[in-house]
Amino acid sequence: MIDRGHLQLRLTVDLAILTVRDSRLHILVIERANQPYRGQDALPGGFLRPGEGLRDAAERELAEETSLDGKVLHLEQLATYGAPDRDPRGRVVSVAYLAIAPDLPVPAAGSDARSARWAPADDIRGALAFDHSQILDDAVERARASLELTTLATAFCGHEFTIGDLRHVYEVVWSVPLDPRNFSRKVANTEGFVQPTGTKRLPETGRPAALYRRGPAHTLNPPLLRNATAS
Amino acid sequence: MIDRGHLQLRLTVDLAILTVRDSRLHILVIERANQPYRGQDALPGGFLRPGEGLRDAAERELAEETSLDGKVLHLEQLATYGAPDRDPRGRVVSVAYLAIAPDLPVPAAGSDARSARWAPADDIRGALAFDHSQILDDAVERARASLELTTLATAFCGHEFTIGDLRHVYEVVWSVPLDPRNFSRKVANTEGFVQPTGTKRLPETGRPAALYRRGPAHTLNPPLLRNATAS
DNA sequence: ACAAAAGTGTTCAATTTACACCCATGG
DNA sequence: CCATGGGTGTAAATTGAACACTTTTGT
Repeated sequence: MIDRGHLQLRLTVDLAILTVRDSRLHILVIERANQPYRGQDALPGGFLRPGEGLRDAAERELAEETSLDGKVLHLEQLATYGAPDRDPRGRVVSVAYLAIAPDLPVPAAGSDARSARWAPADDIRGALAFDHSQILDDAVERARASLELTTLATAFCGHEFTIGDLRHVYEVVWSVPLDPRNFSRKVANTEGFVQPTGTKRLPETGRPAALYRRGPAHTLNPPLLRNATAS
Repeated sequence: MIDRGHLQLRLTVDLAILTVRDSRLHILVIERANQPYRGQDALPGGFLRPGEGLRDAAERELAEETSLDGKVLHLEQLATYGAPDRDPRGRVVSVAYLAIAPDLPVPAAGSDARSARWAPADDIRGALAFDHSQILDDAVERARASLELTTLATAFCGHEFTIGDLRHVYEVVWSVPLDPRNFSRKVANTEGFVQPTGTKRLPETGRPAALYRRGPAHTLNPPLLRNATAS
């Protein structure tokens, strides 16, 4: 029963790891060390192993190919890509995961990683190996949409952040300016979005801002909608 | 390079086909003719073939296992399920697709289909083979969420439908009553949601309702939100 | 005339937006 | 005391919810 001649294939798990750096949305890319697409940038990823679940594989790649396993605050399945000719090595289907990391003081070139680096998402669009540019586009769109309906934005911040930090994430990912005053209130009035820590952070200049942690809520009720006049 | 000993596996494409019948959300299930889970209900699906894309496979299954290939008005990838032990026959990863069909006058037991039938989603929850109950839950939640943000609801209606038909889809999928008068206006004021055909349909009793076709828009702007008091 | 479903107008409340204004800190 | 970012108050505009009422058909 097990070998009825159906198509056997290999499966990779690829990671679209997003962060906000220098007021731009960045994605983690690695330079490919082997053929195909040698020397070109690609998303980190690797083959699924026996006995391993999909999410397990994503977490393993996060640890192996980047040094981000402890830092990533969000990991969700994005989509699966299976065009017959997407990989010149043969039939390879890829399950892509979307990961969100806070802005890291040190670029993420990690232990094992050949040469991991953060690339601005806008700059690298269309320049990735395989169909990874498509995955990047889908990841960015998913992140944009999720900011409206979920507390995903907190994953872009560290464990502690100010309302200004959180607003900055929205502004960068959506590429729109937001009113700081109205944004504060909206966040504060959304049950479970953030929790005050009681501490404050001093900016280089200006009044200290209260620090918050992510709250227990996952979905935003009411949602925080992008300006409807666009689109 | 092609046989470096990575895990080889088989991939199925499974379909969660939803429709609204008798004021309840239904899903198409088939009774399994073979082991494992012989005699139990499962989602239609099958193995990916060489040279075939994922969506191609979904469309093929739609034609082979159901007789719905021309009737389904929406098909999108849902998620991928790959727990190591999800299929007793060996390592099988499943890419699930969500399909939406209008209410069909004839139950969809089709040509090839062993015994396809519509089952109320609520009744069949938890009773499906493999991890298909999980897929069903995810499909229903995706459909519910998509009604808010996209024109998905039109796919539940035929090519021509009344505003009342459309409202009925929302009411059944969300399990909430909606005000017919406010709903009409909201739909009419949402650019590209529906287009009037100029014709009318006579109900058994009452004033004839104008017929509409789905409009060009895919995303709803502004969104049509479920009552926020729930959740 | 009546029942039933479609659709319009109107009112009141809730939310969003814009922006004046005050607060707390470093230089 | 000034610059800078954090945060509150408030009035106007917009949107949403509720519902009285009119329209159009079959019986």
